[in-house]
Amino acid sequence: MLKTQYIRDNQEDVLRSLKIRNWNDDQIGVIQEVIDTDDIRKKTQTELDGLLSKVNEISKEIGELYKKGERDLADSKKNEVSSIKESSQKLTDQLNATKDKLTELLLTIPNIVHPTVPAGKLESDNEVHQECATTLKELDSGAVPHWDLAVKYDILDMAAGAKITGSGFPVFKGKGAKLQRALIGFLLDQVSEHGYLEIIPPLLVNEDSARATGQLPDKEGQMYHATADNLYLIPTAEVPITNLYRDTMLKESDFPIKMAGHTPCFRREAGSYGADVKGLNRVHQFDKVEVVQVAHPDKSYEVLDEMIKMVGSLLDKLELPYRILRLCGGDLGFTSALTFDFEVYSLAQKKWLEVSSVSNFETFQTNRLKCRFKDSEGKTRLAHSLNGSAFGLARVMAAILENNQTSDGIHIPKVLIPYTKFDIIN
RNA sequence: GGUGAGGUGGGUGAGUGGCUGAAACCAUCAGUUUGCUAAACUGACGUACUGGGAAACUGGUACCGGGGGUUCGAAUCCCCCUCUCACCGCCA
Repeated sequence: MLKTQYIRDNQEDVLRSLKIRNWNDDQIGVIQEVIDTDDIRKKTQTELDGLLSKVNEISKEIGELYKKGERDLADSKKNEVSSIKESSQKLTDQLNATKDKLTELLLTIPNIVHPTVPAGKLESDNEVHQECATTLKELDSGAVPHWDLAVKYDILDMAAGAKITGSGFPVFKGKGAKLQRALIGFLLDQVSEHGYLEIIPPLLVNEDSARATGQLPDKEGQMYHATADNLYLIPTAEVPITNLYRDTMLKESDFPIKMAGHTPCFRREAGSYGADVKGLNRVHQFDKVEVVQVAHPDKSYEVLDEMIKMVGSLLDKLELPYRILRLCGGDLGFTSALTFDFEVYSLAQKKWLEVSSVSNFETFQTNRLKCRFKDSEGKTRLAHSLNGSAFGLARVMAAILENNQTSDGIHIPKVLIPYTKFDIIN
């Protein structure tokens, strides 16, 4: 959530930003509405504070008068206060209503976009930030997509998952399950080496947490909701891990804060249909290793670069061909200022699969989180938050299975063999 | 699920209606002094909103888990919720 003061001070940036996000003039009107509402809020608050100040003052006098025994005078003062209270009550109600309205408006406003975010509406408008560095090899003529490999080698059973739960809940079996576990182990070891603190967080979060990282109210319908206890199944480890820093006051020396965790992720994916949802391409439950950083605001873009480098190096180690996209305004998430997507090329499906998204949220999350620090001058400032996936494992699995298939079987990438303890699925 | 005890500033913790935005201690920062690593002393030290001021600064309001109530006045009294801890029960 943006601060009202920020919007007031940086109106032009905000408007430009919303245009990059393809808001029309009508929608952009919300900015003026915010400012008008805030004007009312300020005016009301000032007025109310004046009344309350008077009440406090008179109350003190009454105390003194009672001590001196001047009861009559005290009682008349009481009446005076009572009449002030009537009008102050009205103002309080008015102020609260105005504040609520302001918050409601602010919640509809997405993050400011970074100056380098390209204009555009569709995925196809995303800018290629880094082309695929490896030449794509050719698969044998009998190569098939992973959903066929799944059946051939009996490593993944989508139908069984559909029976137990519903479509989009994969069941991994045998070497498929082991490969998944190997990936988790490998990735956690790798990010630990890069200095990330390993975390195993809860898989359900409360409303406050979902709100603080921006899933609520923006993505209400996309999360599984356990209504009996009003808890949400996490759509990403970003939610519980970033929330570790909700309501915190940090010191400058605490930075950089680097955390990583593996969790299953649950997404309703309401409204997704078509070829994209086949096999592991889009599922309701998948495993992911997520990295999160809470950074000094002056350093957050360096941190973003560092995260991109790390994610790229991991894909190199897994021998997967990938490219990096800079998301355009239309594809950029509500809470993000700048996002880079990593896409791995599936040789069998002949398409790019998104396996990682690395973003800088600047202060958008930390404002809601109230994650602040004291800078060297002793001033309180909001920290920046960033995160990236390394990786969404469903699609990485798909790509590994598909790209490494030969007539002998599926070869396991070298780095994973110590984890799988086998080198081929056949 | 039941019973009991609690949630106070960065931390520990005092505080049962006005003198408390909040003692004391610790931590942190600045300074003084003795001076190798260290100690002693002095001072500063919450957050948010808001008025005035170019600024330094200064006035006001709110906040002692959250919400509501009683009262001229509430951290302090009452109600509801929530979280933590302990014990019991139930269960993986």
